[in-house]
Amino acid sequence: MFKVINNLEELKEILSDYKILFVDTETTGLNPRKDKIRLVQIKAPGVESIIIDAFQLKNLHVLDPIFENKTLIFHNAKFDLSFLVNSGINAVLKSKIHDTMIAGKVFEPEKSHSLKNMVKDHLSIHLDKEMQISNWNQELTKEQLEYAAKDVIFLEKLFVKIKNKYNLSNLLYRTECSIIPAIVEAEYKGFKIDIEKLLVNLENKRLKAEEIASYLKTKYGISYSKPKEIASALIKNGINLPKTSKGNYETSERVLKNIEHEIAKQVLEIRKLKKEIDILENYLISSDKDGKIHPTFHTWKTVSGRMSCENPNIQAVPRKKEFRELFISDEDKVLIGADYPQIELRIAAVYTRDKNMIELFKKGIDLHKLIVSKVMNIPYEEINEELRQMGKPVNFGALYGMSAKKLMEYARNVYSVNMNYDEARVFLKIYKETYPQIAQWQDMTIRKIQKHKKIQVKTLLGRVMTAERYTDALNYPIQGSGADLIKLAIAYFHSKKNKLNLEANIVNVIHDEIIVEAKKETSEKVSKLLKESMQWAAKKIIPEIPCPVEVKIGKNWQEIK
DNA sequence: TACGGTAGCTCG
DNA sequence: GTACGAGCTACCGTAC
Repeated sequence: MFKVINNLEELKEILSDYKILFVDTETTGLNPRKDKIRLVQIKAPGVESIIIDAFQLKNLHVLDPIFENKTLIFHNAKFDLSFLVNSGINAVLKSKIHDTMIAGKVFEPEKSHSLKNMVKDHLSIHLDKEMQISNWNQELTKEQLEYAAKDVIFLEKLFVKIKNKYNLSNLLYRTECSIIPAIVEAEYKGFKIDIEKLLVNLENKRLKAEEIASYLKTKYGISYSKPKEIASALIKNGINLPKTSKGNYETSERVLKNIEHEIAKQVLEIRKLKKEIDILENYLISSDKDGKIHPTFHTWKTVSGRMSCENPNIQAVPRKKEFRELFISDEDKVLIGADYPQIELRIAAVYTRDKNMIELFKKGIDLHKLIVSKVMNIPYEEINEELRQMGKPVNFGALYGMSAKKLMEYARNVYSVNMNYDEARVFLKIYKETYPQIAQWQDMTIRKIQKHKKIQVKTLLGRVMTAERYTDALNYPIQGSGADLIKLAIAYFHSKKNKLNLEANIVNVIHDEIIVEAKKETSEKVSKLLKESMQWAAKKIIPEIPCPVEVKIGKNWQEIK
């Protein structure tokens, strides 16, 4: 059933004739930066599987040649690729990837996508996974080796089945597979942090927080972190507080915001500072010996198909200078940032085939400015950047089904525009008249969901998801098509830069923005390629309208925002 | 004291 | 009749 081989020459000899390899790994844990590979199982089509005991090799880097110029097939490729790359096997970053788990997610989104369940569904075979959690650190038993061999044997069988059943040249499937090496590379290489500056910013904030804390302590005898003390101090000063369901006085942000008293203001200020200190401390703790942050990106975790990021989440770095300037390029390198302006509106225009919106985009009209000028009744030309920023949520709100009531509250809170309920309704009416096909799409969706309770919606690349709420049914396909778009761009960029042998890698992806780190000498080339990638992707997804891409080069994230 | 849910903040 | 997707933390109530 299998052979254990640890001799490199022998491995090369056996595998050199094959272009396709099925690959699996057994590891001592789940963290590719901490845990180790124990076994690498490789199976070429139609032959006996091979097991390599990684503990018998000094350096796994020697395995690099075996993987060069191959198509690699995995189940959950990101996991195995991360381990392989962290073990020094860099060739896999250039490999063409297939992933049976991704195939499951793309072609059978409603089903379970574990290897065990997919093998059961497609091959009617029960795969025993008990060994998965056995100890892979000690001397291995026969059972463990057999288990390891089985996984890669059934991986091949599963892949053959899937290949016969589905079209694996499907663009969505190909894209999802192709971005995996790019994302593994982003995690592996990391995003450099200016630790010195971080420490200075942190110290400043700590001093400020300390100052406020001792002020509150000496003047009012209260501790900022104790809601009970804050409440009684406020009451002593003649301020009424609402009560929580349990009967305690409420000192939440919502309540304190509306209180005109020093205590409330200082407590809010110190809470904000504490939060910012927390974020900075988090970056510090997360940063590695190399001064870099290595977050975890997920490419398929969200309903809409968007990527997400954790430990830490560098998709939600505050826009303030004191945070963005901390994310820097390595020595002799630069950061290149590129983004799609107003992407979700462009997608909505194409998705709903709204003639007016498409026309406006063709003419280069800024829809955020336009909407603000309509809400506030100010000429389009007089809308400055600050006013324009306020237009974003209104455009998105109206697009995704915001009610007149919400719009009214929104206009009051954010614009200080007093709009009564009827005026808000009129505004939404104007919106619908301006964009009739958007309105039609919204009406059709609400009818469908009322009739069927839940409906399936589809992105422009054919990603399918189920919505039970009207608002989800409007949002998912647009947000999801945006995900399709950026993923296409990532895939194109990664493969092209490998072909051109450009030393550059993605360091962050923020939904409509890609940040790349590149050698100074090649920065012009790389930024051109990045722009080309994103425009190529836009041409595929929304060919009907122009889709500009804004590219900037700088030493830190602040400079390229 | 530990855990789970929620509100509120960050980003898009 | 409903504006959406994430991650992270402080806070609050509950269980032990």
